[in-house]
Amino acid sequence: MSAETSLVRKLNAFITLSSDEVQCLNDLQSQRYTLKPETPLITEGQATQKAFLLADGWAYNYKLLANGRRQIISFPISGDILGLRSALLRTADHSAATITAAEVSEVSARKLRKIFNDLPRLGIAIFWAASREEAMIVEHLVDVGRRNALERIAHLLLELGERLRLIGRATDSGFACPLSQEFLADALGLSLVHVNRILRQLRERGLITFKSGQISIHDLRGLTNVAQFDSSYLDHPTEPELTEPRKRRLVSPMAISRGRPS
Amino acid sequence: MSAETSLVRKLNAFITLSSDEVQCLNDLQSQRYTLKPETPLITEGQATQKAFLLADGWAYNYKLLANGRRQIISFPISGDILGLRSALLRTADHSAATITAAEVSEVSARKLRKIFNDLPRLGIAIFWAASREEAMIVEHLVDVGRRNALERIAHLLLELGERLRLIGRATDSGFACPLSQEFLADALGLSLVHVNRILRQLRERGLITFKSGQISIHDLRGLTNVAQFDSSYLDHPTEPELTEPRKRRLVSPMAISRGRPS
DNA sequence: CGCTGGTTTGAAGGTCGTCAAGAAGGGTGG
DNA sequence: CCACCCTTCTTGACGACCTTCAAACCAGCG
Repeated sequence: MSAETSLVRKLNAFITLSSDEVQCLNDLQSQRYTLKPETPLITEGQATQKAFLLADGWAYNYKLLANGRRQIISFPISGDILGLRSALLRTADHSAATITAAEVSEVSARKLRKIFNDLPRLGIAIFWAASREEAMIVEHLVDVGRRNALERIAHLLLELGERLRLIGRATDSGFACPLSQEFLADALGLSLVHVNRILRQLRERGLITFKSGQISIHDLRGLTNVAQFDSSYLDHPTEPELTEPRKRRLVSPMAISRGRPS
Repeated sequence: MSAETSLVRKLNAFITLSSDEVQCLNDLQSQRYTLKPETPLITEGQATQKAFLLADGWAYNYKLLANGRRQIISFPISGDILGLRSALLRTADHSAATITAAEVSEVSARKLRKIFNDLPRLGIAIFWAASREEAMIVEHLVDVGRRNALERIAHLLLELGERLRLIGRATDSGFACPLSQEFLADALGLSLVHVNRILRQLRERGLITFKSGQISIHDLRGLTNVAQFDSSYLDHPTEPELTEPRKRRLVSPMAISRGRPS
């Protein structure tokens, strides 16, 4: 699983890249370096003006509040672009750091502009990747705003699984996951303690187990059901179904209860 | 307050547009039409492949869950672009509709691609606008994930005020706000009833009153304090301060309590 | 072998949701 | 002009989900 393949393959899912464009992406990743776990990449408020291509490893985007609370925005993995949003803003709107050891290369805002200028098709592909990331953040917002803890955790794990599956690092039966329960908590707007309790519940229901960095999925169907997971927001090519538009219930029947969907 | 000025002025805050580029933006908005309140613009799952320029009025982006719950993603206002993200994805990842009567013009994905091709600088400016919108969604995620109801509502109102101020529709003492309490609830991940209670609390504290579509801000300083509002994520040009990076408290002192910060 | 970071579990309490019902506004028609 | 209806707002009571506090447990490691 070479690094360029990850990014190139991802963008190829949007448009077939020309050899020039592939060349450009490879050039961008020619100067890679390896980072230790928990290495800061971006700091909120600073004017770094650059993005990172994550060739290997896990990272996280986050924001800190004045009172010390933390909200994790997303978990970039191999093949993802990191800090694209902040590169264009005057000052970074969020922070980022590695989780595991990671292999990255830098892309300055200047170089980004050059790509948009010289290879507009590639520019659009990058825009697509950014839109896809935004769609993930939006789904994350739905998670935190309108799903209970059980649904939230199930949903996050399914999304991670789906994304990892695309780069060959997950199967339907599980994947390696370096996240501590505190990471999950800060991503999902929950407390560490509650995450732990819900993980137990998922285990007791025979859906998954999460032990020593390994997520094992025992009942994918059941898990998908709990989370009401629908991966179409990830915009993967192999999704033929156009679903019916949902309808909003105006009066609120008991079924809408936030309680566990039995 | 003509419509083109809104969008042109906004993008001009990023780079000074050439006459060609301004011309292009004006062309995009030459075919406008007026929509009634609550008119659907985008439907999740459909392959509309187009975006809308909102020349006047309020709209909202949202997602519905299978059980009828609704999460509002953002509130586009005059000068904002709507559905840019979905235009590039194969199928729309969210829905959108007007709130008030609104004046809009359409931009097909094809036309978008053409802009990126012919006027790359304008393409980057649009990318910047999309990044700015994403930054707002990220802050929204922080709201819902790590702020209590009081902070959440205060923060949303301050953001709306700041954005409206930029287009001359708000002052430090208030603005016209067409949102019902149900809209606020669905945006903030709260129940209608709780929003009502918190609004009362904000009133009783002498911070704001919200009556007949008008937000009156009585104590901007106090409100900003409650919300810990820092507008730099909006990337407005007039923000000189580079703040110190925040630090995370590793042990959790009482001060971190989610309760009201007294 | 003690230390450290992560996990697990219990008990108590608070924020927020649900249910229910009444009040307040705005528009329409008699 | 007033009765009527609708939507939106408002308030109370009760309970549930989730947080906080506290402490024990476990694994890896110097």
